[in-house]
Amino acid sequence: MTETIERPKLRDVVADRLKTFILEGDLKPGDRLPTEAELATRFGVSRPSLREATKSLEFLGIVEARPGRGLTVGSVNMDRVTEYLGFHPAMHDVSAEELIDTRVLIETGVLPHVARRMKQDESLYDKLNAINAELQQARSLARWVKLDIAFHRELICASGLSPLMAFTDVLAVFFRRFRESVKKAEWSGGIESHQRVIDALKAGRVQEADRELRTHIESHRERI
Amino acid sequence: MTETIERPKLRDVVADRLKTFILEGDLKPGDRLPTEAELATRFGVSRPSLREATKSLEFLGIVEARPGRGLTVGSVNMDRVTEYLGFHPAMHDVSAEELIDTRVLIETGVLPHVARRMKQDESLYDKLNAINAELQQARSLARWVKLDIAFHRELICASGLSPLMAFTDVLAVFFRRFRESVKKAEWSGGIESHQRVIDALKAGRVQEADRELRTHIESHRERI
DNA sequence: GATGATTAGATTATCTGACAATCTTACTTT
DNA sequence: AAAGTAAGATTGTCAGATAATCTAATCATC
Repeated sequence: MTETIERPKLRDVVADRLKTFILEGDLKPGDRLPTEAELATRFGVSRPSLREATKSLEFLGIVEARPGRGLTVGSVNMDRVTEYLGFHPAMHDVSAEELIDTRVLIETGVLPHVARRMKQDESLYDKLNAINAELQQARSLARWVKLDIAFHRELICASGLSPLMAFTDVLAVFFRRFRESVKKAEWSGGIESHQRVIDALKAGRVQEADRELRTHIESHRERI
Repeated sequence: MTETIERPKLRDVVADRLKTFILEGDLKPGDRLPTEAELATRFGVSRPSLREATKSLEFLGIVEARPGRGLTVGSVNMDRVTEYLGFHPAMHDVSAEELIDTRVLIETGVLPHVARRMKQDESLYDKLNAINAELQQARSLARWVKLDIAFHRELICASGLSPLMAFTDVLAVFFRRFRESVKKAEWSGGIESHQRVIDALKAGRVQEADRELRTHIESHRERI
């Protein structure tokens, strides 16, 4: 039995040491770190190896690097992680049913928040309205799909719940194939549906918007 | 106003192209990728630059690399993400309000699905019950946090909407700090709350479960 | 003396090239 | 035919060099 001992990758060791370095120094976002060269000699590795470690951390926003300035402790934003969420084990082989149900859940769940914020900010309605107006003039399927995604994205955005934004983008990738199966005749129905949703929201009739949006999204169910 | 145009980092572009390469090729975990050298020439960058991109992705588990074998597709390693995002002081960037609202939205939105599936599958209730029973015997805060996360995760899982699972895992990382501020005296209240939720679900009283879960999650709001 | 422009230094970004470590595969030998 | 072996392929790591960019000090001008 040849125990294939997983030789610890150099950059993983470096990443871990850098983590403890930040922890033990009690460093806060914005604090400066030693330069790449100094860290490399301190950890006893070459600069490329050190860079592979720092770049991994930078990918998550844990550290930031700017030329001429050096390395600093960064601010984490979850966008980076959620952007690559499509590679989560749970995302493999997602059925169409699940996708539709998930979208209904999120988009209808967002409606009360949107309605509440709309009362204080007129521009939210205007934005959605503008997209829908453009949608009416769409001639190609590609443009229609693009604008339709933009509309629903803006709807989530209007809720102010930023974590959902990134997630929706992931979902959109998987959902695209359904949109592309939409026939031209069905466009107008979708646009009218959009309009009823945002008008109901503006008037504060959340339940009505909920019903309308639900049937709108679920109309995809027939096409599979 | 000095327009600091963020010049897109080369490795970020490469990472993104690699992501779309995997997505468009519909590659599954375990599938082989081209070699580093080939990818480098294909993307028009040097090998070190390409490596900084692949190593960033490898850090998340999205790709795996082994000498002599090459690059293969992986899936997101949540433990790794938790380990490095969980410690970071900059987690406070995502507002607590948004996190709580998002969790309420998703977990309450899931309840009708859970109730429906529970009717056809008793084991869903049993699983949740088992976790809650363990929760009662938790002695350390660390164990309590772990089990509490497991409970809410299982709740989402019971809905059968796997896309939400992926998202919840990420959210859990950011929510951890709230759980860790829970006092021991409050454990029991949480456990009873869990129990009322799943009992209501089993009985098909979705609205009651909704109310209960909503106040349960929103109880975190006071602690900030 | 204060202010603005310029320049020098520091630091990361990227590349070229090389060698070591390790796994896969095909070949050779029994 | 099976097992051991060697060659090839691929990632891991390193050294060194140049470009791009930011910071800070210096200098000229008013």
